[in-house]
Amino acid sequence: MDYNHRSIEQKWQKFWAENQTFKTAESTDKPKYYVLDMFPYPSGAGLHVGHPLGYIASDIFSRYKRLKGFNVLHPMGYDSFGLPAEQYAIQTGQHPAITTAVNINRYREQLDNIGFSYDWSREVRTSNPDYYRWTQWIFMQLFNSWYNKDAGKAESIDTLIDKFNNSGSQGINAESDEDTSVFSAADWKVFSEEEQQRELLKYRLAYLRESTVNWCAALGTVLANDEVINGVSERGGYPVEQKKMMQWSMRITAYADRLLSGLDNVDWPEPLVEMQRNWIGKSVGASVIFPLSHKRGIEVFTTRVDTLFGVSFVVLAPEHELVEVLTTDEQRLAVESYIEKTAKKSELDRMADTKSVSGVFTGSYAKHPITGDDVQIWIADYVLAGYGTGAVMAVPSGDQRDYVFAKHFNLPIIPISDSQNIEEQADPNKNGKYINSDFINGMTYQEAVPVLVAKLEELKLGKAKVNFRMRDAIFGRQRYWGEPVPVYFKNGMPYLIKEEELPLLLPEVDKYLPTETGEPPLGRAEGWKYQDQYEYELSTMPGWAGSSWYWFRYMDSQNQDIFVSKKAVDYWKAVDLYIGGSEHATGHLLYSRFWNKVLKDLGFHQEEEPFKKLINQGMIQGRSNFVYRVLDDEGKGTNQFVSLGLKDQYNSIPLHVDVNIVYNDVLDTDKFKTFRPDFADAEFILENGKYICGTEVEKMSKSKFNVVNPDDIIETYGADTLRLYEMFLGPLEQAKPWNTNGIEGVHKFLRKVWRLFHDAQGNFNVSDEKPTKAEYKALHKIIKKVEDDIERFSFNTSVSAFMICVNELTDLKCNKRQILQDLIIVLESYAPHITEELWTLLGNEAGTISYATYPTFNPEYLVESEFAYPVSINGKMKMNLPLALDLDAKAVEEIVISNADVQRYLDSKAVKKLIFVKGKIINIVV
RNA sequence: GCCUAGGUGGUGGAACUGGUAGACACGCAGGACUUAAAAUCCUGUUCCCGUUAAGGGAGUGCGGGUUCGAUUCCCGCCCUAGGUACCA
Repeated sequence: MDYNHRSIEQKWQKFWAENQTFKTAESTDKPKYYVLDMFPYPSGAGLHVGHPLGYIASDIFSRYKRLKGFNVLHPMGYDSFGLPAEQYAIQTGQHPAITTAVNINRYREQLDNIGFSYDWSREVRTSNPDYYRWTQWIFMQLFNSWYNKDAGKAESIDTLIDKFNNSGSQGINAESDEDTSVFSAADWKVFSEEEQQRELLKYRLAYLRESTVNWCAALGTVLANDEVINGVSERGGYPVEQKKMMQWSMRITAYADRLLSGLDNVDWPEPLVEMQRNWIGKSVGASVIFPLSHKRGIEVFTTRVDTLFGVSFVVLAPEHELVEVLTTDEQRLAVESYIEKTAKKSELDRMADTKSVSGVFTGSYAKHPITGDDVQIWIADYVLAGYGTGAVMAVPSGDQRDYVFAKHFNLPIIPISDSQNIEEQADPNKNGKYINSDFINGMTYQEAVPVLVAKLEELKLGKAKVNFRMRDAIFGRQRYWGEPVPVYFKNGMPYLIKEEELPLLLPEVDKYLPTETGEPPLGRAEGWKYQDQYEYELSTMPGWAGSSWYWFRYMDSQNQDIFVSKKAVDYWKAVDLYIGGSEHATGHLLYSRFWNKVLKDLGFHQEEEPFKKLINQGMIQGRSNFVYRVLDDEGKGTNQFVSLGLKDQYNSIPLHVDVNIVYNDVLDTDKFKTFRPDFADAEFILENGKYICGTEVEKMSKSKFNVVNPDDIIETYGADTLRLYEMFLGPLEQAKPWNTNGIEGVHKFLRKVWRLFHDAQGNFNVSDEKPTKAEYKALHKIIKKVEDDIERFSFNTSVSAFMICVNELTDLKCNKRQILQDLIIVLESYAPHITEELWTLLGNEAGTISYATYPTFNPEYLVESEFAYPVSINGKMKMNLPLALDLDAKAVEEIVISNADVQRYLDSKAVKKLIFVKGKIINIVV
């Protein structure tokens, strides 16, 4: 019988499902290993061949770990709340839950076709009430917590209330809003309920506050910073404006330091770690106050407090709160027109236009904090309201932007270091000794900073300060298809509903659009009131809510009492290996770490970081094919198409052609005629009898006719071939175009594996004879190679090694059971269907190969390894025979192997000759 | 501008701590089997010189350096991809 992938794959997929082969239980006699994929949003388009890349890699790793004796948790689910289903609902009126269910079924079908070893009994769907009740429950924990800086962790809000009751606001060291009140314990006790709640809200980790948000009118919702790219929405590319609104936010800034330091303890790709570091944006510096004659001074943040004596002016952002009071009557007209002008500039323009210098003098002066000299106060839009204090001290000699500004407006440029060269541009170097700098003259950078900070602290005009770029995360979305926030309002203050009232179900609405009065879609739900009288929160949670804790739910997905039991989380702890795309670097991966830390602080688990090791699979791009339509004299398309190599001899235009009717860039001309009606009578100008298509790498999309559906590949070549080929395509982490050319080679390999077990007539034929040395050598090479490759996630090289191994065994005509059985165990993780089939043909019990024992590598079978221990030559040099050895070239001529042991060893192996390459022994011929 | 990764045949890519560069696969060329095709198998395939051959030379983006020896390490430059940006 020939290798028939269709029947084999269907048979085993059915078997695995019926027998729950991959159902995972907690086990005490095996070590645990948790392999997680980033779960997909089930879109209507289904999977293309790019999507499963990471899933295949994680499945290989999971299966390998099982063979290595680990109890592996490898689950899958769906991130099923989201915008596309809602927009589809707006257009068609169909409930998003229905669309979502249809899409999920389609995804499941496609995933099953690939033969993954997921434990589907643990599946989660974020839009399922059984799931989102716990998302809501976690929101409650955040609402009921505050960050105690003294303890360095989040605590229950009750501990804060106790402190207020005992000693008022005194001695509270918390992450909070900036406008917290100062009060005594007695004050607190006489506060009204509403006043108390208002105050507590300023401390909660999930809080409601008026804040400037990214408002996207086209989507009718606010967006988080990471959902806004270059001033337009990430989804849809609609314009985004800044707007003040009451909004739910998450106090992620409380965790800025821990989010930063935690990055040192995870095994993540360096670019991703860098992205998170940049996003958090820690700057160590000082805050300095420039006093004003009779008001509170201007506070600025600087990372170069040492340049304080080089300050020649102060610049405020146009939105700065002091602009109004600082503008003198003479300057008022100029200032107002400048502010108006910058307000008109969109975020995009402001970013694009970084060349031109603009600004305006307020007419007012501040005092230099140390010298007391007058310092001009300017307004300019190069200072951002949203970063630091929205004001900067300008040091033209040390900062290029300040330099350009000073030159443009003819402001003084004061050199402050004897090593500065400021003829052409600012010079920020820290190497010299200070000049023009009062009491730090002659000091170095290291000496000056502490002296200055101490002086500023003494004057109460500054202190060392750490500033973060990261802002709190906006949490509310004015959308329908998301988790309802489990909150109702009484006297304008938010209160949680009771835990036993969870889940707060998403109410039915007649339409999925905002209401006429501009309320979110939930405002349409009729009679939707808490206890029939209190207004519920009408916004829903953002897309990232459900995905910020889902790895916990897989550990204990059926638990009705808690989001994850102590027992389950103590066993599974954290994700050992997480595979997914790098597009989640500053969204999902940051929020997940944040929630993980909060839940740890509140005592629900022990792990500071949720994802120990992380791999970004590279994106698979599309590879488009083109035909070239010949144009007539008037430039109109004819029915003639010219092959790639001859196109320069004609006037032609390229047209996308469906990649599924092109093989190795040769067009199937018959299929082309049915591709589009107007191609029915197409004529071809061929080269060497073939029509060759052009190619280009582009994003995979329907409009470019370059989408390849995994189902089609599986139908033609099988899931095992698809799995091997996706790995064979190149390094996992590298972006690469999909190209079906070459898949034949991988398929051919599987047929060769099949033939090792069968004779020329196709009958199963395996021998129980003892294998030869050469056969053992071929086997043990692959045992070692695959083990090494998988441990370092180099799956592509394993596939090549398998091919070499099978070619060797074929040449040796090896059909020995002892060899072949171990071979298919090694191959199981890559090609589970064919190996399962061969495993049972060998007489083993069905379903057990996945839990077989990975064969032990024995170096004795590798000739090389017989030499693989260090020896010395001439009594001093170490070498690993027969590999290279380190020795002085001049000595090579007179090489004597003086070490008697080595000489004896070489003699005993009947060494015929030592191969020298340019003075080095690089190999030994036995 | 800054950060990160990378640059190897016609193509995808190997070469794990410096040690015979181009494994493996695709493609291409030639051949075997076949009435023919498919399938399968064999041979060749970095480039240049050399009639085949023997043989020689060059070669891992470019220019230098360290080394007996560099795709690998160091310095300078060019290019590509991803990220980020008046962040004070």
